[in-house]
Parts: sequence; structure tokens; C-alpha cells
Amino acid sequence: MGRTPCCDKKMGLIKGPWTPEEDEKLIQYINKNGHGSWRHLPKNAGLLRCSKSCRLRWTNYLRPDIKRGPFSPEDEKLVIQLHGILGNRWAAIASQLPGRTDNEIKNLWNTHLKKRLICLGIDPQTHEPSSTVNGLLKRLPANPSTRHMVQWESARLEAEACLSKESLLLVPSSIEKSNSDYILRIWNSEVGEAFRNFNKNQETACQSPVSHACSSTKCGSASGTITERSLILAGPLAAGDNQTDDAECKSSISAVEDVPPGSDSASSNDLEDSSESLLQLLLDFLGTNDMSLLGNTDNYSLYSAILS
DNA sequence: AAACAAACCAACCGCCTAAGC
DNA sequence: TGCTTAGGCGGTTGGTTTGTT
Repeated sequence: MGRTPCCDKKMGLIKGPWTPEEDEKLIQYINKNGHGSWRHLPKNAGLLRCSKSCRLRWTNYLRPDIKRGPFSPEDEKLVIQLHGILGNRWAAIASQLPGRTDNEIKNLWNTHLKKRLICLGIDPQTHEPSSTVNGLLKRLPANPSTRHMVQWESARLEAEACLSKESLLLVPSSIEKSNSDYILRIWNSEVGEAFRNFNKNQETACQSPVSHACSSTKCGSASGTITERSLILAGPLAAGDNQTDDAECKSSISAVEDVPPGSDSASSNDLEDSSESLLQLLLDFLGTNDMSLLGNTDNYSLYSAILS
């Protein structure tokens, strides 16, 4: 069936770039009256524009709280991290970067960040390692990456749950139910199973089954997992961005290739690593009631470990 | 200086969802 | 309950700018 176009059948509507005069009309009208119903705004404001066009122009360009200018390395890093969790949900990502619009972030991703990930041999959609970089076969992680992929998928589910939960928080009676639903969801996932297995293993191998002190941290041993690659990617970004994309790619790739040969031995500890992160993920989730989880990456043990 | 290519980004298009009737 | 519609979102396009030969 499809939705009826809001206004494209109307004759005489202007399309294409906005003129300063149109911008001024829109700004003055909204400042005076608020946008109210977007459908009636063009007529009331004296604009020969479709309502969608007006809304888009306002939200993506004219809004006073829009932050113009280049993205900082921190912002770029955050976008990469959030994309790894949320996927192409630009609006959700934008909500974590005040003053930035979904369109802006989408453009940033499509023109810069995606290419950098590809250069690093990372599939920008799945954030999984791909098999080649610049035609060269790259070392692929074995089981560890699989675990991390599962972990990341779980994190994505969690983030989506958080997004849903945010709206449910307004309905007190649903909070308890939704909390348990999310936890149950994670618990029943493969990650939850890994977590339970981890506990079993730790009971025999360690005195304190769910103690952080019990797990060794191997953040420095980049075995090619996506979280670690994200760090590698973030390096040149944080170091100041005067390099060209190509130069960034080369330096980043060399960083990947410079991983000491013995680093893959980390695989013996991968279950610990993965499960430790999972544990923290669950603990963080239990203790988190709003989107600050996504806003502050330090809450993610994954990131805090990586970024340390 | 001109031609071409690549990069950038504003804007459009169409689908989805939720609210209202 | 089902239909209509406004608003919102993500994908894509195409015009403009910048860089390279």
C-alpha cells in the first residue's frame, strides 16, 4: 500500500538547496511559534517547501544547538564504538553526541570511518575482521574472535534493550518486568552460556569464581579481535588528524601487523577474557538505569580495558 | 590554466511506526 | 479493529568543493 507522500504532489513547491531568505523565514517562524505541526508550518511560515524539507532543514542545519565543524578524535572514536554496538542506527548514535545530527554522523561514517575500518581489514557493517587488507591475507583470529563477536552481538542486544527501556522507565510498573526480561535475554544467550561455563571453569581453576582479580587482563595482546582492532583504529585518530586517510590506513595497518608473534597465545585465556567482559557487562547492566551506559564508554569494561 | 577525479555533505526519497479517529 | 496520516529514520543521490595530473 505505502504511505501517501506528504506533499510531493503539490505544485509549486521548491526543491533543492535552501536560500538564506528561506532559512531566515524558517528560523523566525520557529523562534516565534515553535514548529508545532510540521505539516502546517510551511504555509504558516510562508515557505514553498514540503513539511519534511522544513523539518529536515531545521533539525539538520538551523537548530541553534547544532555543533558545526569537524569531529574531534574523541567523537570519531565514540562513533566507531557506538556503531559497533548499535549498527547503522544513526539517530541513536547521534543522541550520544550532543549537537551532532544523525545525518552528519551518517556522512562521517560513510566518507571517513567506514574506509578506515576497511583499510584495517574490518568489515564496517559487522565489525568483524575480514580476510584481506589491501589484497594481503591478514591473520585472522580463531575462536577468540568468535567469542568476541558473540559478545558484541550481546552488547548490541543490550544496547537495544536499553533504548527500549528508556521509554519504559516512564511506566513504573513495567520497570521490574523489563529489567528481568533483559537480563534473562542476555542470560539465555550464548554469552550467558559462556558466562555460566566460565563460572564452572573458574570454580575448579580458581578460588574465587567471579572475581575480577582472578582473571588476567590481556588488553595489550592484540590478537585481531574487533575490540582490540577498534583500539588500533582509535590510535591514529586520537593522535591528531593531519594524516591523510591513506597514511592513517598504512600506519594503522602496520600497527596491526606489528603484533608480536606470541600474542596469539592469548587464546588460552580467551574464555577468561571474554567472560570477564561479559561479567562486567552483566554487572554494569544491573547497575545501569539509563543511557549513560552508552554515553560513558568507561562503563564498558571492554572499552576501559582497551583504552587503558 | 584546464580537465578530470575524488571527497564531501545537504537534501531527497521511501519505508516504518505510532497516534488519532 | 482497521485505516489514515504525521513524524521519524536510514539509504541514496547529486551538486559543490577540493585535490591531482
